[in-house]
Amino acid sequence: MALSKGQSKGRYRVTINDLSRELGLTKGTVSRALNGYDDISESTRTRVARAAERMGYRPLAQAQAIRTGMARALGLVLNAGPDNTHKPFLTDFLDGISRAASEEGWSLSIATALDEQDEVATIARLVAEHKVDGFILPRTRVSDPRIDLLRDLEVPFVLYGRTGDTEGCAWHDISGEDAMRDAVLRLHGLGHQRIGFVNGDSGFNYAPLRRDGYLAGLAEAGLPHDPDLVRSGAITPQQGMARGAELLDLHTPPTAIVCALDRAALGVYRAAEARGLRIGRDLSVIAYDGIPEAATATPPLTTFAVDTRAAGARLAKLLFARIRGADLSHLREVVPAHLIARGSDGPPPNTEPGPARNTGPTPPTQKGET
Amino acid sequence: MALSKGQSKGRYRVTINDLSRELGLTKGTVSRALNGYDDISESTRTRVARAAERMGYRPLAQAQAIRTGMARALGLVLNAGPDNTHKPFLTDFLDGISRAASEEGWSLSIATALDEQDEVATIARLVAEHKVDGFILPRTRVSDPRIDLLRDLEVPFVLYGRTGDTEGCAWHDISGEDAMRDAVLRLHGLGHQRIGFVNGDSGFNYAPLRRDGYLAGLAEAGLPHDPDLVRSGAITPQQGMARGAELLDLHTPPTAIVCALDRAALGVYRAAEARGLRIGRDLSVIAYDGIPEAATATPPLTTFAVDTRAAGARLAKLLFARIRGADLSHLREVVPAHLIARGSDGPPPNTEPGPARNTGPTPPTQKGET
DNA sequence: CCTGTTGCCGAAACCGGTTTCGGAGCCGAA
DNA sequence: TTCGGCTCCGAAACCGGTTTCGGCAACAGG
Repeated sequence: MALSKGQSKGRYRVTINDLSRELGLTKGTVSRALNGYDDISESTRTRVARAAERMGYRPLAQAQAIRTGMARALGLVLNAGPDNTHKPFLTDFLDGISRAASEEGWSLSIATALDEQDEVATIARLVAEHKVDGFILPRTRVSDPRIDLLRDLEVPFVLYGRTGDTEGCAWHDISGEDAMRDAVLRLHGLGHQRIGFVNGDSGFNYAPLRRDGYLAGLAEAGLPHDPDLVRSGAITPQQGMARGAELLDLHTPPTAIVCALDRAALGVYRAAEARGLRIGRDLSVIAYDGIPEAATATPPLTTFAVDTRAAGARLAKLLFARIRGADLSHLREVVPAHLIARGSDGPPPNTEPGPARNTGPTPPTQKGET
Repeated sequence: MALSKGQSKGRYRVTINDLSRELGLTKGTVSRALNGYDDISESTRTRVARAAERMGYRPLAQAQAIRTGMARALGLVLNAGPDNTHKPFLTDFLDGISRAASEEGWSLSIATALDEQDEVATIARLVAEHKVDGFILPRTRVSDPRIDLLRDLEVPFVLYGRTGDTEGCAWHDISGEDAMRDAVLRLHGLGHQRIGFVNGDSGFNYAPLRRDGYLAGLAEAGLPHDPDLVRSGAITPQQGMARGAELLDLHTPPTAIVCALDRAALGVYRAAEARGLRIGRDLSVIAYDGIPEAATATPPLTTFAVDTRAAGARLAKLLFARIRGADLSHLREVVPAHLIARGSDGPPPNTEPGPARNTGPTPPTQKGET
């Protein structure tokens, strides 16, 4: 025969048959009692529930799956392409999801893909094999083939991020646009008049949103929009350094730069250092993400942090609701990032150190740092 | 009733009944033909296989599971405790595993735990629920309760790393001890006489091994072992900075420091900078891991890199073999890390730049950097 | 008192596979 | 020719659940 048994005898499982024997009921009755059918008397229901609890009965997910068609598993397809190697918060994200999942007795099944096409193929495979009942889609793009596929297959899914065509979509997202706007306003409040912006990968949905937030901040502050001050495509420190260099080498360079990503900001640090500029004094920087390196950079980076673990937990809960047919309007939420004020922003250099000064090591507004 | 259907009709699955109907055979026969039973004629076997291929038949894993007891899933329990938030290579690792798993039609089920006790409980739960057929255990400790549990439950598992009591254990590991020894020898070859060592968390199995490697290197180089030059417990840059500071503040400080972890080395960088020492000139540093930040540090860090993706793939394959009952002696392997020579090591400062000099940017011995 | 509901549970089919068992054919040997 | 053994497949039980269907008893209404 093909694969030998591997009959790790493990511990004895109590099955629904054990329960029914013990209770003197048929297993059909036990099943209905446990699943809340309304043709079971209240007394029987509690008797069954109590016995199940006492005997430690846990239904076998795959046995239920073959009849109900539900695997009781959440799916997550990670893009393991060359640029995504470094996902700072992946563990937290997974923890948020898996914890919420196991609270409901579900499991988390993950797969990886190397590119967009592979991602779609992997999702299709998981659906065809009935391995999962729904998907969490991270890193949404403005136009996202994964969404098209799942919409077409009528398989439940939730987005970590928003997307272009919102039909049939549930999501949880962090308001990057508000963060960018607040960053601009904060810098303007410190006295900055020329504020640059270094955006991330425009293929992802967050990029135009954050750009809009930056522009909204300019408008609200009454500052002009100078296209020269806006760069994009920086998702690594290297790219951030390049874009930062472009800005700093302008005829009239900005005195502050807002970055859509912490990693890009760390690159801007290097570009500034190479030009003899001290971050927080000669150049202010505010970014977004809250990666650990931001806290230990010199100076520590002021950034809008996102709670990735909480996002994972919320996404799992939204997906459960979606699978159970909840109304989409209740399954769309955008929460704010929270500012961690540190030492990378201050008044512009030409301001004499007098009145409206945001002093050196700004006290943290939110949670403390390491 | 409890949870409504969620009957995402998805695509129609071809079942074994479809196959048997099409072929005019009973489903039992089809099943045996597909699973390589020897009471099926060769002609029938190929006829069935061809039809299965043509019709795109994929057996439903959970249906097989309820009879065979095998879920066709690998389990991975991640420790999401506060110190493990930043796992640089997690995506690669997951990719290696999941790719190898899906090659065999298996899936990867992951769960998280917050501490050691939670880890054990989570594993026990997954076993009790028959969610997975075996485990990959990363970050092995010298004495590891996870191993005790799985050994007791007779559930297959493989270690990423080695452990104290090797009975019943299969593993794949990187030879950190060889790397540390080679680091010492390389530094000695450059002329260093006082070489410090900053180890990681001694609870993990790698720590004593790497320490042994460091000592072996000293012995092989004919250098004395000065206990003052050995520190441990540095797994973050902060801790690395502290341990590095201790070494640099010695009466006769080392001219080179070997670090068990790249992250600790980045802390040593800061300790050196704070004392006006230039890395690669005044102080040489060699570390281990190959995290991305090492390549972009100033100067780029010479380090022994490990291919985490390949490790994940190997571990999955070993686990398959283990589940199928392969002999343990074939399931224990240790592979070398590979040196990426960069700019953080050079001859000791008091050496006049003459003969045996390892010049500035050392040409990479192995793979190139970013 | 008879009848029609209703509440509640047993019986059995079902889901998609795997595995055991038995026997129908065909073969060669006695 | 008969018998034994082997090859190969059908039939049916089985895994652990879910779901449909039908019917018995208790109860209410007329």
